[in-house]
Amino acid sequence: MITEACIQKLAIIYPVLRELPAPLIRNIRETSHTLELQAGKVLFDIGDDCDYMPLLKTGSFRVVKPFQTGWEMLLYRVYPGQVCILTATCILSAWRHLARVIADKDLIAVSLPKDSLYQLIEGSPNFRRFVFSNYSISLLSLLNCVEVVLTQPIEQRLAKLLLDKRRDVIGVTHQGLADEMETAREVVSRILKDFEEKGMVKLKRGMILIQDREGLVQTLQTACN
Amino acid sequence: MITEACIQKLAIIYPVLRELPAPLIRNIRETSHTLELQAGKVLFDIGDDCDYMPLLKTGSFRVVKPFQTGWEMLLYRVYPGQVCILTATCILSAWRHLARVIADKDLIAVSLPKDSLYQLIEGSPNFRRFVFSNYSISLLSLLNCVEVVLTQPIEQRLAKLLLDKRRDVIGVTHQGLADEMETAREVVSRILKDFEEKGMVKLKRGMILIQDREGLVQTLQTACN
DNA sequence: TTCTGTCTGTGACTCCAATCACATTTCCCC
DNA sequence: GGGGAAATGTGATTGGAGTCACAGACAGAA
Repeated sequence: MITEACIQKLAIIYPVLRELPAPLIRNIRETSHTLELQAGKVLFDIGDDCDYMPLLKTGSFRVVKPFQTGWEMLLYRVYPGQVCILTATCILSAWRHLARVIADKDLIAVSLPKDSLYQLIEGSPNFRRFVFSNYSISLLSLLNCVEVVLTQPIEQRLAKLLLDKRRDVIGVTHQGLADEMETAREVVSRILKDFEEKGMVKLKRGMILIQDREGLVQTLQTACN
Repeated sequence: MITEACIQKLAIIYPVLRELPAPLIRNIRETSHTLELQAGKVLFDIGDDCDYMPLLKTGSFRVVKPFQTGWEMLLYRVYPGQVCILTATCILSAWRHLARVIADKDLIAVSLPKDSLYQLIEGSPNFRRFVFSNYSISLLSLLNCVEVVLTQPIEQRLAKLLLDKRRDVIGVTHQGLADEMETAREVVSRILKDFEEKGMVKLKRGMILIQDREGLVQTLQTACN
C-alpha cells in the first residue's frame, strides 16, 4: 500500500501511469509498497523468483550477467522512468531471473507485485507499448555492450569509461577503474600513464583530471583496424 | 492472403494460434502472405523497417549482430514455432531493426504484417504470453552466446561446435569452421590436429569423423580457470 | 614524526590466438 | 595420368593483455 502522493510523484517519472484507467491505478496503490535499498544491494540474483517489478523513483540499478569464470558483465543500467526488461520478461513468462540486478546507488523504488504487472500489461495498451519500447532501448544497449567488450581494445574502453563520467575531476583509483572494466590494475595504470604523457589527463592519487576531452574522443575513434 | 489449409498447418506449429478468436484468425488469413527464401538470403538488415513478422513453417533463420570490425556475432536462431524477439521488439516499438536476420536453410514462412501483429498483441493475452516466453528463450540463448565467446578458450568452443552438429560425419572444411567461429583457419587446423592425436576425431579432406564424443565432452568441461 | 596501509609505477614474463609465409596433400577435371 | 585449385600442415613471429614481483609515493593515524 502506498500513498496517493507517492503515486502522483511516480507518475511524473513514469508518464505512462497518467494514462491508466482509475481501477488500475487503484490496484497499483493497493498492492505496491516502497522499497529502499543501499548501493550494492542485490535486488535479484540468477535463479531468483521474480515476484515484483521495481519502478525507480531515485537512484539506479545495473543488470549484470555473472560468468562461470567469476567475473560479471554489465548488460545495461536502469534509471528512473525505465523498467528492467529482464525482470519484466521473467515475470511475464514465469521464469526465474536470468541475471543479477544490483543497486548502483542508494535507491528508492515502488515495488509492483507481479500480479499487478500482469494486470497492467493485460489492461493497458499504453503500458504494453511502454514496456516494448523499453525492450528496444535495453536490447540496443546490451548489444552495444557486447560489441564494445568483444571488439574494442582496452585503451579505447578506458577512454570511453572516462568520458562517460562526464566530469573533469574524477575521484577514482586505478583499481576502481580496473574493477569496472574487469581488468588488472597494472593495465589501467599503464594506459593512464600513456594518456597523461599525451596530455589528455592529469593523474593524482585517487583522482583523475581530464585535460583534453577531445583527445580522448580521438582515441575512441582510432580505427581498431 | 493465405489459404485456410495454410493457417491450419501453421497452427500446428504455433499452437497459440488455435486459441485465437475467429476475427483475429480471419485477419491473419487476409493480411498475411507466404514467404519463401533460400538459405543465405537476408530477411532484415540493421536499420531496415520492420514491416512484417515471419512465422516459420519450415527451415530456420539466424539473427546476427555485425560489428564495426566486420565480423558478426550469432545472437540466436529461430526455428518453427518461435518468433524472433528482436523483430517483434522493433515492430512493437516502431524502431528500425537492430540486427541482421538471415535464412539459415531454405525456409517457408508466413509473413504477418505489422498491423496484424499489433492486433494479435492487443487482442490476445495468450499470444502476448507466447511472445514473452520467446523473449526468455532468446535472451537466455543470447546471454549464453556472449558468455561462450567471452570466456571460453577457442579449443572448447571448437569442441562444442563439433558436438552441436550432432553427427558423426561432418562435411566441412577447416576454413568453414573457422568462419563459423570467426577465427583463422590455421588455428582450427591446429586444434583439430590435436583432437586427432588424442583420438577424438579423424580428419579427411573436407570431412571430420567424430570418434570419441565423450572425449570432446571432457574437453568442454576442463575448467577454463 | 614515524608508522602503516593504500595507491601507483614499472620491468619482466607468460599465454593465447592471430598472422605470415610457405610446403604439402588431395581431389577433380581434362 | 597430369595440372591446377582447393584444402591442409607447420614453423616463426607478433601482439594484446593478464600476471608477478617488487619498488616507491602518499596520506592519515598514533
